[in-house]
Amino acid sequence: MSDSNTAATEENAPGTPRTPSNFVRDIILEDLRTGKYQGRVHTRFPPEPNGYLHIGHAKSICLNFGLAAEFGGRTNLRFDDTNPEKEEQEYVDSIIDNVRWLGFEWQEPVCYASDYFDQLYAWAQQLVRAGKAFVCDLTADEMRRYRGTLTEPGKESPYRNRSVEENLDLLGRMKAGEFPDGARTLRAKIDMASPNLNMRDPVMYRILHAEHHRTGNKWCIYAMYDFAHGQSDSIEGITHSICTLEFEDHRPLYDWYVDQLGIYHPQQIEFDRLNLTYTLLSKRKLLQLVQEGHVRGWDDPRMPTLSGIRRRGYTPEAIRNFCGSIGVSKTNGTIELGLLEHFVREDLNRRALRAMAVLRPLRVVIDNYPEGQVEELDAVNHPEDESAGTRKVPFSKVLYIEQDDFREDPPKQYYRLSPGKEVRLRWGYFIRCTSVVKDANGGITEVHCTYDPETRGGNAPDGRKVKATIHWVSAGQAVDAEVRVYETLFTRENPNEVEEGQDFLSNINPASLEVLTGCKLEPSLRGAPAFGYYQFERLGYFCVDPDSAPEAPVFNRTVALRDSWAKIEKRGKG
RNA sequence: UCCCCGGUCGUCUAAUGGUAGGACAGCGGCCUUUGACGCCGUGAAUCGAGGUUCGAAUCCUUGCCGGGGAGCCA
Repeated sequence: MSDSNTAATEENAPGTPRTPSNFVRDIILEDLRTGKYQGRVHTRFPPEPNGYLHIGHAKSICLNFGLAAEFGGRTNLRFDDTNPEKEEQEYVDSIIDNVRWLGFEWQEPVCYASDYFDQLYAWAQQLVRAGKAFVCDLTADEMRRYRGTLTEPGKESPYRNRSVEENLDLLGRMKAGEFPDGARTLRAKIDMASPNLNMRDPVMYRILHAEHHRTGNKWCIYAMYDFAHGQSDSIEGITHSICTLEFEDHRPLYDWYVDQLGIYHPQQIEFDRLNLTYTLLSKRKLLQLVQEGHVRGWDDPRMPTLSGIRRRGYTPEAIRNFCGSIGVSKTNGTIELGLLEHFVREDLNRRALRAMAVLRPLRVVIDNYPEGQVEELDAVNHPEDESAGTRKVPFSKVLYIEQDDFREDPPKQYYRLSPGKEVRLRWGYFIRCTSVVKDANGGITEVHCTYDPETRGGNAPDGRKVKATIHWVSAGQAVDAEVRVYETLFTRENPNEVEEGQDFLSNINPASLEVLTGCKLEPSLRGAPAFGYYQFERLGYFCVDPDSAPEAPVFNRTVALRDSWAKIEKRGKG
């Protein structure tokens, strides 16, 4: 609907952020143009409270809330709580929390399919009276056999032609709790020969003597998803009911129920679910990882749950930017994890204050620096944001540097510290390595250097250059910390691709969590708040884990910085 | 075998009968008190075969490939 070529050109200009269109948005645009819903746009995000939300849900949340917001519409948060056996209040709470954290506001109040149980029941009676539904006594097993197969039509249930009176009576008694679980069902009377299995007299209600997290023991029959979802949309005046591709085959049934009931008819639109490399986005499998202890919980920073990636240090903005960039279509694709990491780096680069931390310390003694002297040097907090100011970092005779930043026998192109070579200590002095101290096994325990007092702050008055600037922490003032370094939870791009006889658990990455203790932080990091994020210079983005104690900080590595040296080195090794 | 939905650079996506474009990833370079960031450059695609058309990624036919579907789950 862009009004000119100019607009299109501007939108496509490199570097200009834009919300690309997509086919769902196009449908809404068209409906707005034709006045199909009198200009209304009302979407909904309908999770089942049977697990924690994950990054895949974030895509749906951003789509639903984003589209409504763009057109001045509303979005409901509705729990699809029609199966009390799997649903819990804990999940409701976490979902509400996660959606809010992501930065979206729903139309109050929070909705629940269970709010509509009475209405749904009345509608069921209406279909019975219309001769469109019947009580069936077939067992689950029998029903499966009667259903037919993908290639052969099914057979009609022997109970299909009960009278309206008998059906009404039986339905009432089902509701009254007269029958055990599974004894009977209420079924829609559609077409046992339909090529769409969902239309072969689908179950509307099943008997389930289970306590519901909201309605308690009021009900012992529960509507199936298909008999609840479309009507819930209808009740709420939803215009565009956006769901994932696997519900495509259910759309005819969705339409059938609202049409037979003669109620307001929203339109269901299906899009492709998010898949991410090295990541599992199946609630069932995520639950298994938690229950079997393969991870430390739903919010383990290795989990793709919103709670997990939040704890990992991802920001809502990064996730929203990612969701906005991946597009919406109907192709089954898999996004590379690297794209998500790109967006978190982009956001964190902009906002994270810089600090120095040494993860794998190597002691450095500066032989010509006065014993016992400590000076305070100025360090810039953010190289691209002057308003972030500066801080003081202590400097003294004994420091720690990263083990990776010293090589006794430096390979080609290695710029960092090695015997006889000079480097700059970030915001400090130039130092030159004079000797190496080793233990009995030949392991390097300490490096001795001299410093050039003229280079305070990092510049040489004589104009000489160094190839590298490395980070460091003064030993006497360092804060000890635990740092948790994460790799992907799975070793394969597709964790579901397994050897014969194995399951996805065989693809778990044994190195997905590395706990580093005795890491050395610059003192300004003392007392950093939980979830606070920083860039540890030259290493990556890190955030404070809630496991932290006042004198025992714990950091999570959110994502490493891009590392072109690692690439060069890897290439060299072939 | 039956029904539904898909197939555009390595990956995701745009082009809605009229120049196949962008992002990420890759590669090369510049810059640099982060081997970061940034900047510049570069390679890289319409599943196949027919047809309609002045013109096809787009429309038609057909084949191939991929995904989903036989819960009293959602």
